[in-house]
Amino acid sequence: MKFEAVTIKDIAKALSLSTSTVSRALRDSYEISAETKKLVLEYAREINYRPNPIALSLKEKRSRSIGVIVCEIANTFFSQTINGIESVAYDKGYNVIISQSHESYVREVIDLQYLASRSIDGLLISVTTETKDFSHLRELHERGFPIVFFDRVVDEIKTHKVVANNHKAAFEAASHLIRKGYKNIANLANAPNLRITQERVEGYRKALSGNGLKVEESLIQYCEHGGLIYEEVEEALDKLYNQKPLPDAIIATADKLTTSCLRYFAKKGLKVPDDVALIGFSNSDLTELLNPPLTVIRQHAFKMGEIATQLLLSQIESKRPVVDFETIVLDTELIIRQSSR
Amino acid sequence: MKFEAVTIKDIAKALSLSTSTVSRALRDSYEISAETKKLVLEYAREINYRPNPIALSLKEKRSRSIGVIVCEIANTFFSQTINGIESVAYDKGYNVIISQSHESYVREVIDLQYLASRSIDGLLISVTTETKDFSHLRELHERGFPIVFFDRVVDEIKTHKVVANNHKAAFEAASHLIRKGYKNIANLANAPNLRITQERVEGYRKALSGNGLKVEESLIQYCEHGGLIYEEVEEALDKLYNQKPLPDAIIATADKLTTSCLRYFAKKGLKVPDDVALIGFSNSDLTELLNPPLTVIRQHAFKMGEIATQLLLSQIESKRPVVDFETIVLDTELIIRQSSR
DNA sequence: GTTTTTTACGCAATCGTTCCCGATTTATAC
DNA sequence: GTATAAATCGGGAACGATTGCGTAAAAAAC
Repeated sequence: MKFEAVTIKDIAKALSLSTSTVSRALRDSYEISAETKKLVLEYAREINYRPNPIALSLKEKRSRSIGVIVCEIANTFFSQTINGIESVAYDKGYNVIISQSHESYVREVIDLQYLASRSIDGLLISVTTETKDFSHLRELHERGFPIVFFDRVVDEIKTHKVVANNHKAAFEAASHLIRKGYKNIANLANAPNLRITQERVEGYRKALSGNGLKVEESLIQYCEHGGLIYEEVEEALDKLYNQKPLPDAIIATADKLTTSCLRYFAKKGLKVPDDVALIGFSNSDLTELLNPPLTVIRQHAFKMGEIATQLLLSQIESKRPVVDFETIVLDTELIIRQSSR
Repeated sequence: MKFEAVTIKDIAKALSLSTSTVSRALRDSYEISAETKKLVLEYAREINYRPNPIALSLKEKRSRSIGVIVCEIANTFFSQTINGIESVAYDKGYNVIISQSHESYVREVIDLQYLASRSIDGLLISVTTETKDFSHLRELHERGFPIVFFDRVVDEIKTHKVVANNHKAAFEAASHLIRKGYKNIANLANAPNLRITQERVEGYRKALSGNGLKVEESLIQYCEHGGLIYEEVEEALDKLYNQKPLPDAIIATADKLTTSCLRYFAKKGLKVPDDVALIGFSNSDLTELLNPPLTVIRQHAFKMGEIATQLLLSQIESKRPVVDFETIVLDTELIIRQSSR
C-alpha cells in the first residue's frame, strides 16, 4: 500500500504555474511577486505540502542523516550517549540512524556497509571488543568519509575522537580502595585489545605502584567479550578466586562486568563489601538501589554524545577537508557508596 | 567535505556502454549478453560500486525505512522492543529510524512530522502519557500511511496493534499478593488516560473483588507523567501513606514507577517486604540484584517488537489497502522473588 | 518614442537509477 | 534468398526538487 504525497507539480498544475515558480515561491525568492507567493503558500498549506527530502538528498548529494554504531542500546552508557547525539543532531536538522553491533565484528562490518549504502553523511562509532582489523573503517575514512570515534576509539585512524579520562578514572578508583585499606585489589577488565581497557588497567597499575603496592598479574583478568556472555565473567572471577592472594576488592571496568560481578557474588554467597569490595564502571541509575548500593565510576555519557556529534557535524559541514583532528577527553565521576567501605 | 560515490554513469563511461545497459547488467537482465554482464559486474566490484539508495527511493517512492517513536530508549522495555524491531527490519532490508518523545506530546508531534517528512514507509509508535489528542496520527492514518501501535495503543485508530495482556498481568500480580496474605494492596498506576493503565487497574480490581476484598479507591494513585518525574511519584506515595488503611503491598504498573518506589522506600526507611511488599512491571535484568530481589511482571518486549514490525512490513508491502487489522495480545510473565513474600 | 532596466515567470538541465521503446545486428525459418 | 524472430544494446523519459539562463511584459530612463 503506497502513501501518495503531494508534490510541487500538483501545486503547479492546480495554480497553472511552472514548477520553478512554485519552488521559488516556497523558498521566498525575490523574483516572485508577492501575490503569487501568497497564492502558492496558502495552497501549499491547504493541501499540506511537504518537500520530498529524498529528492532534495539526490540533488544535494547529502541525506542530512548520520549513522551511529554501538554495541547495545540497552546498555545505559550507550543509551545516554545516544540521547546526547540525538539532541545535537535534532537541533541541526539531522536524522540519526542507530545500528547495534552486539559486540560482533561481523555485524559491525555489515552495519557499516548498510549505513554507508544508506548514504549517511557521517558516522559515530564505538567499536566492538572483537574489532582488531580496522580496514572497513580505514577505507571509508581514506575516501574522505567523516567518522568520529567515541568511547572505544581506534588509534590508528586519524580523526576526531571523544573519550573518557580512563586512566584517571581507574587511578582514582584504585586509590580510593587503597585509602580504605584494601590490599589485594583485583581488576576485572574488558577485552585487552581495547584502548580503553589498556588505559583503565594502566591507571590501576599506577595507583597501586604509586602507593607501594605490588601489582599481581594474576589479579588482572580480561574478558574478551566485555561481559556480554555471563559465563566468560564467571570464568574470569573463578580464576581470581583460585589464585593467591585472594582479592579483597575488585574494580570492574565495564557496565556489564559490574553487574555480572554482583550476579556471581550472589551465586557464590559472597557479601559485599564484607567479603569483597566492589567498584564498577556504570551509568545505570539503579546502582544506588542495589544490595549494597554500589560505588561507581560514572561517565558523562550524554555530554560525550553531544561533543562527538558536534565534531562530526562540523566536519560534515566544513567546506574544505578537515585535517586538524581533535581528541576530547572527559573526566569521570567517582560516586562513593557502600560497596567500597 | 563531500564524499563522492561511484555511479552507474562512471561504469558506463569507462566501459563505453549506456547507463541502461549497465543497469540491466547489474540486475542480471536477460537481454544483456553474458560477456557484457561479466564485464560490468567485474568492473563494478573493482571500483566498489554501490547503488545509490536515494535515487532508488525517489524512483520507487519508498525509502525502505521505518520510523519508531518511543518515550525513552533508556527504558529497558523499549530498548528490548527496539531490538526486536531491528532484528525483523534488518532481515527484510529495512532501516530503522528511532525518535524519542521523552513523554512529551509536543515532542511526539514534532517527531512524527519529522519522520513523515523523512519519507519513512511506515511507523511504529507507543504514545506518550500526554497524548490525548490523536489528530496527528489519525490524519496520517487516514491518508493511508501504515501505522502499527504497540504497548501504548490508541483505541480510536483502526490499525494493527500489539499489546501485553495487561489485565491478566495485573490480575495475576494482585492474586499472588492476596495468596501471600496481603490485605491492603495499593496500586501505583501510570497516567489514567492510557489504555494500558486502565487495563492494569481493571485486572487489579477484578483480583481484589474476586477474592472478597474491597477496592479502596484511595489505594489507587495515578502518576500523570508515568514516573518520569520523581517528585510526582513521591507525591502519589505520600498520599498512599496519608490515608487509611495503610498499604501493606504495592503494585507498580510501570518500569519507572517501580524503581521510583524503591527510591522512596530507601528515603523513608521502609523495608521491603517487611514494611511493605512490592511487585513492579519491569524488564530490567538488574531487578534480581536489587535489595531485596524484586518480584516483577516481565513483558516479552523483544517479541512485541518483532510482531509489530512484521505486521507493519506486511502492510507496507501489501498490494491492496489493508482493511483487516489485527490486535495481538502477548502474555506476560510473573517472576516471584523476595519483595513479595 | 526609443532604449534600458526591472519584474516575474518558464524552460530545461541536473542528481542516480529504472524501464519503456526503438534500433541494429545476428540467427532461424521457410 | 527473403521474411521473421531473437538477441543485444542505446535513447530518453521519469521520480521531485532546485537553479542558471532566457524572455516577455511592464516600468523607468533618456
